[in-house]
Amino acid sequence: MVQHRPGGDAGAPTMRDVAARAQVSAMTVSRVLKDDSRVSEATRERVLSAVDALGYRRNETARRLRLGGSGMIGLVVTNLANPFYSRLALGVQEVAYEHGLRVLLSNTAEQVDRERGLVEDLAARQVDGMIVVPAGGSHRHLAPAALRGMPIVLASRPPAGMDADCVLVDDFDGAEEATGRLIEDGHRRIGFLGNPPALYTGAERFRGYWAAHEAAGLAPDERHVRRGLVDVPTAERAALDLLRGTDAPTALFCTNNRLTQGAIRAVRALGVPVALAGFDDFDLADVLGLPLTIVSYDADEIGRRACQMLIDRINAGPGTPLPARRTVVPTQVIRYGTDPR
Amino acid sequence: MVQHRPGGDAGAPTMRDVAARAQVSAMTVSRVLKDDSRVSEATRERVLSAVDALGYRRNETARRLRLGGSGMIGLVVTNLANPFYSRLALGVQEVAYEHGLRVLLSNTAEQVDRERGLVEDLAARQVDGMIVVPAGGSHRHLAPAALRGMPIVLASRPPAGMDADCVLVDDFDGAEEATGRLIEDGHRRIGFLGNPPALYTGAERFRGYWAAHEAAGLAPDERHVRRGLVDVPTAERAALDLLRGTDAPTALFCTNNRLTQGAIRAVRALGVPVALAGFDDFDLADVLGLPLTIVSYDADEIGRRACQMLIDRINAGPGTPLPARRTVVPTQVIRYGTDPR
DNA sequence: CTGTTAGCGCCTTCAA
DNA sequence: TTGAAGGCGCTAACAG
Repeated sequence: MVQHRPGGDAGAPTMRDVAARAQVSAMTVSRVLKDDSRVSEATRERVLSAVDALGYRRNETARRLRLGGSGMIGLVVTNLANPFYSRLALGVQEVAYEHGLRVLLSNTAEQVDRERGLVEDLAARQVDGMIVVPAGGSHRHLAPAALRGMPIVLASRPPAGMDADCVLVDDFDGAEEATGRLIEDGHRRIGFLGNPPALYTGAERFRGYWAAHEAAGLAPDERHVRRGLVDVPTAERAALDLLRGTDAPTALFCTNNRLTQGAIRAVRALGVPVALAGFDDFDLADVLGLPLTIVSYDADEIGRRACQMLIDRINAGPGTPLPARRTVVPTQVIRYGTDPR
Repeated sequence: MVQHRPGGDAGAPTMRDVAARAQVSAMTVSRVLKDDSRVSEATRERVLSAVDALGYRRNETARRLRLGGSGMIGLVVTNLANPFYSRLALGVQEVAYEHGLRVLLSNTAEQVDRERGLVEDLAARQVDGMIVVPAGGSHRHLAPAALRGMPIVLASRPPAGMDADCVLVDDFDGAEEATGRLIEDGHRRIGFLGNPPALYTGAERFRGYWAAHEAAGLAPDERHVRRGLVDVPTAERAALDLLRGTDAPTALFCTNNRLTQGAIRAVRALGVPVALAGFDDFDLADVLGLPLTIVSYDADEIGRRACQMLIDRINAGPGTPLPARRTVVPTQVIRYGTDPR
């Protein structure tokens, strides 16, 4: 814990100090700082030079206490080390900054109780609203009731057991299209490396994978499906396992960047000509020299839309219960190394 | 701008409400919430159940106004889209969270005036301190005087024209060692792809590159030095240019991940056996099948150290002007694909 | 155009 | 163990 009382601004001048020096009331100083027009040019200048002389800086904490709110929004992500979420955070930043809002950022490391605590703390800090990438299955602590109507937008995963604004990726479509491409290429045994099905993205992407097969009059071989994978090593092992088995798949579909990486390692290790498809574009995908079908989407855009949606909700005011809105960011399929060297 | 007054907590219960319901004074509620021992068990329980019944949540803004400070630290980075800075941010988060501090994150996009404004705003918001990756050459607006003694730690780039705590990477050593390895491998024409020399990292890494040559009794060929590169395309062009020239280098040293990427593209495009070395490890570096010498370091650790340093400074209090400290995070050289398939 | 009053919600100080 | 008073720094509402 921080022990001493923070003293960076100890003894900092207040509005009264400025007022005294400029020989006006604190109210006048307040007006000048707010660009209130009803101040004579003469006093305005006197005030500003007093501000300058004292190095005065308005105390936002006090101001916000008086006005309500905080001029901040909360952003809670599950894993900032994942480029996906840092890009999302950047998108949120951008829009927030344009609107004069600051971003209070927290990382949950996928721990629901930590998320609960952070959200609670954000509310206590009077954030004007928050954007959350929900960690667990239950989102009850994010419900409007729990937050007393504080505006909230969920990103990347939809609300479960509650109603709220959210911004999603077109998980189903992306998975279906990418899998479809593999089928068009003639693949008939396409393995599936998936994250936990309890996660929305996991379930949707699996649905897409399945639907692509059905649309082609095919059925995936359940033995080629591995779900619940969480990182590169587990994905690599699963991929090795699939590729070494009998009737090994000729292609693999992976539901996220870490799983794709694991699959790449496996394919490289075995030196077999297996086609890979997966979510999330990554640097140097094109120079790997592997046949790679990537489902790409704009992570910044998710952040930007979430933030805009949040601001709309904030501006609507508490009296206007807009129905919950949902927006879906499209995916785009990119093909690399179809002409492998 | 946000138009309506934030109303998430409009009409939220206050301490007085809780007090009334529990039939005690607001002071007693405050004591209970603070775990003050001098409250009888009976009243404590009555208060807590009133808190529960009303869904009361202490208003941190008001609390902080009274106490001073904010329980927040500011973090200002240049580019959150760069994994380096998002990892740094994650490290800061971790330590801050352990100490009950929240992180107010901003992105400057390398714009000094934006940095100035953000820092000013953080100060106005009474942050307990801030960690800044300074964007430009001049850091005068970050000087203790400008911030009235607010604790500040610079990360990744040292203070210029002022004195302040900072956490750096061992840029010189890393560059020297990696370049040295190339020389040991027998390379005598090693090209240099560098970021702007005005940046500290750019200058230091160039020094290291040069020093490695001198240590081996060699001198780099100035014609093989390209500096001021800022992104993948510029680096790629520079690399192509060097590799197509007469007496083309047999190896290239790159000062950061983007430049290394550009070099990789160039090498792949030309299909020439050029060894590459560069700062910043990246995913799949090992499966590229290229001879790659990487200077790696723990970006999270920079964030953790910076945050710890900041907290120390905060705890020291304004009365204790510790001398500015500087800590250097070590680098580690990793070799990939020295046995290319 | 400018000032006075009052209070945002909380906590420190002092008194009971 | 509890409460009353006062004020952190600022600004809305109302004078003048």
